[in-house]
Amino acid sequence: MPTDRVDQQPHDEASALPPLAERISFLVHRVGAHMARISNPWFQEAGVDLVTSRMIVLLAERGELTAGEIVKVMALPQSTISHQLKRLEGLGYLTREVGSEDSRIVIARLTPQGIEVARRSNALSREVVAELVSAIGEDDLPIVRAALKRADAALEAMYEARQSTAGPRRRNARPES
Amino acid sequence: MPTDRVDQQPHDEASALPPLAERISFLVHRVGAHMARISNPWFQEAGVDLVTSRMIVLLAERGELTAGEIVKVMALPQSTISHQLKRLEGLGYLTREVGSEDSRIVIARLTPQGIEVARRSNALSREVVAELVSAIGEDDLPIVRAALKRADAALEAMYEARQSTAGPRRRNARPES
DNA sequence: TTGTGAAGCATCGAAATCGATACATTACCG
DNA sequence: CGGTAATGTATCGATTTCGATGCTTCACAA
Repeated sequence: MPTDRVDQQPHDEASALPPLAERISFLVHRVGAHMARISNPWFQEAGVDLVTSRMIVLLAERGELTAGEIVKVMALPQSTISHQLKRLEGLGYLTREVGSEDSRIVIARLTPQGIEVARRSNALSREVVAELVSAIGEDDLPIVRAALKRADAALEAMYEARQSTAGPRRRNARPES
Repeated sequence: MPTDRVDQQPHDEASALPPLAERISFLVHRVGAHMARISNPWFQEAGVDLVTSRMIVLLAERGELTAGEIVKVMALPQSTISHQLKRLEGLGYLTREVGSEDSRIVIARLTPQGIEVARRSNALSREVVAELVSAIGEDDLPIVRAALKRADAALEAMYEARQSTAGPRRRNARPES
């Protein structure tokens, strides 16, 4: 007999919670974990992984991007993106140039080697996306894509709402005198 | 003018690849990243994060699980799960017991404190899932859930297929004499 | 113009993650 | 029975990630 169930119908709370394996949140986790497991060995020789390959593909599409713009698109911590940009520069896949108008910003741009990595990344992405599309099916694909976009926007808003509330201490404030 | 496009219609390859932000794979990444950003500060005081909270919720549902079973469900590297189980035991959230029939296996079971963490994890999960459900909409929800399950299964199969091919060197083989 | 705060990125230290491999136990097969 | 492979976890070393904080540059008001 299992120890205790913590997921059963709440007495008078807002909504029931399905078991973990049925939750959209957990399914997203599983799909993401599979993508990482499939991609990382593939990219290993190039010195990139799933996250950095996405940064490179992004740069290949957009031409040039500031570090902050990459942070927004990737939705990862700024320090993580900063580290990876430096690393990818060291690998020769991109250049970092200080902005001429505003010298605080850093503009990233792919090198020819970086463009080649983007090509190879998209080759694997094609395989993965093909699996996803065939599993989801042509009929449901637009529904799922649109639903994920709405979910993305909703969680982004939820994140930003939590940033403002409950921790509004300013970033660079000295101890209040 | 952007440097070069690497994602345009391939000449005679299998399928076109939408821009990064339109790919199911990338949307899954974004949703997962948002969940991590929202959850991790919330759990900080309890010493858990999004991944470990899922392990705990899983144990709360199933009662007891071997390390290997947790690895299968979480789809993360075995070494990662092993580390986290040891850490969670140190935090007093679960116990690890060596199997009596087969003394290779380790059986994890939540302590009362672990059950309490599961409860609090599900409280946050309820909020996140509520956002997701309202963003996806009641109508599309079953479609999306089923589609993600099929995607999960397809990528799991893709991963396992790549494990067998192209690297079938046995794990514990001594240099072949 | 001169502060004063904000914006943008880099860096720091602690911790988590990963792949590879070691270790211990069980299964199988002659 | 013995030995070889397979199974299940733990551990190792290198790298990555994260949150917090530092540093530089810009915006803007008095």
